[in-house]
Amino acid sequence: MANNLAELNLPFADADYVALAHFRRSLRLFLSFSEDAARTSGLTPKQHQAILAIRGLSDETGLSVGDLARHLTIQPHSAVELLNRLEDSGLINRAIGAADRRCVMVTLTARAERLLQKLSHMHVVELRRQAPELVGALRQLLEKGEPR
Amino acid sequence: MANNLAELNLPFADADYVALAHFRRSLRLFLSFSEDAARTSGLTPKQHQAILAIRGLSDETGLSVGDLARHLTIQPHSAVELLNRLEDSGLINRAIGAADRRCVMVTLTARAERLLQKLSHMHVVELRRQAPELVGALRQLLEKGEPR
DNA sequence: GATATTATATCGCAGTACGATATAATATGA
DNA sequence: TCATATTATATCGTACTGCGATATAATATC
Repeated sequence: MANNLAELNLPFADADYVALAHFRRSLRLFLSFSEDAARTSGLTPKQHQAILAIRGLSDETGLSVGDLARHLTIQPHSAVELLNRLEDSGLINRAIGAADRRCVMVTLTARAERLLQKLSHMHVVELRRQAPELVGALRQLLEKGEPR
Repeated sequence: MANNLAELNLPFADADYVALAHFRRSLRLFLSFSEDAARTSGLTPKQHQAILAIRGLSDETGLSVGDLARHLTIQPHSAVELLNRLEDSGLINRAIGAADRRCVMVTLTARAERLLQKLSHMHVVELRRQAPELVGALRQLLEKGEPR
């Protein structure tokens, strides 16, 4: 009854682990670049991702804490803690929701907007550079054992 | 003299932030899957990445602490701490290097090998599912403002 | 054989995210 | 209407991560 997935394609060969490690390294190199870029701007990596999400997903009233949590795939109370640190650093503002007063709507400060603009440009430039390697590593990994 | 990159393509339009946020969400969804899979196997996400690297990069003597750190793009002393927790959990063994006794060579225990095999299979299956979305989001982001 | 370099390790710290729990606002049902 | 359930945000304690600063041991260099 239990579908033992482990026996369909296994065991992995050495080359499969190499391909998987290589793909994860490509991902890691992009994420490392991103983390360094954020830190150089005085942000932690997660603060950068939160600011990007707020900028990309807000409507005119801002973004709710819960919507941010869902976008970042973290628990609501983890988003609260991230926002506490962002507020302490003067990067976001909170406001009680006009329609539903349970909701807290978050908006970016001008300083956050400036930092995000610079970081976003750097990321697009770097992604243009790294994308071929990343997509290549992914193809390499998936082309073996393609389902018929 | 300083090449002011910030003024070549800026300011970003709303749509550019949306595209960047969408690409990061695709990445995040894969990483979330990976983190959950690791935790369900009783590993932390970084422990899983370390084990994959050891499996993928070792020669017959194992992998040195420094090589692991370089692969994961973390500092050597951060790799040491990660390996301490892995050793405490019975997932790796350390041995003094035969050629250079400064080096500590790391190998996987049988239990780590079993966990990695299961996780690796799950990851290939999931990547096959998520790859189109991920590559699509990346193309969407990069196709605007392509350098002539 | 003194000194520099390389490799690993330890300590204190901050950020992250979790589980458990709490509080406030809104929705639902008798 | 009013008790109860649900939703949204927040707080507390804990573990993992990775950094800077620093230490120790082994090897290389002069």
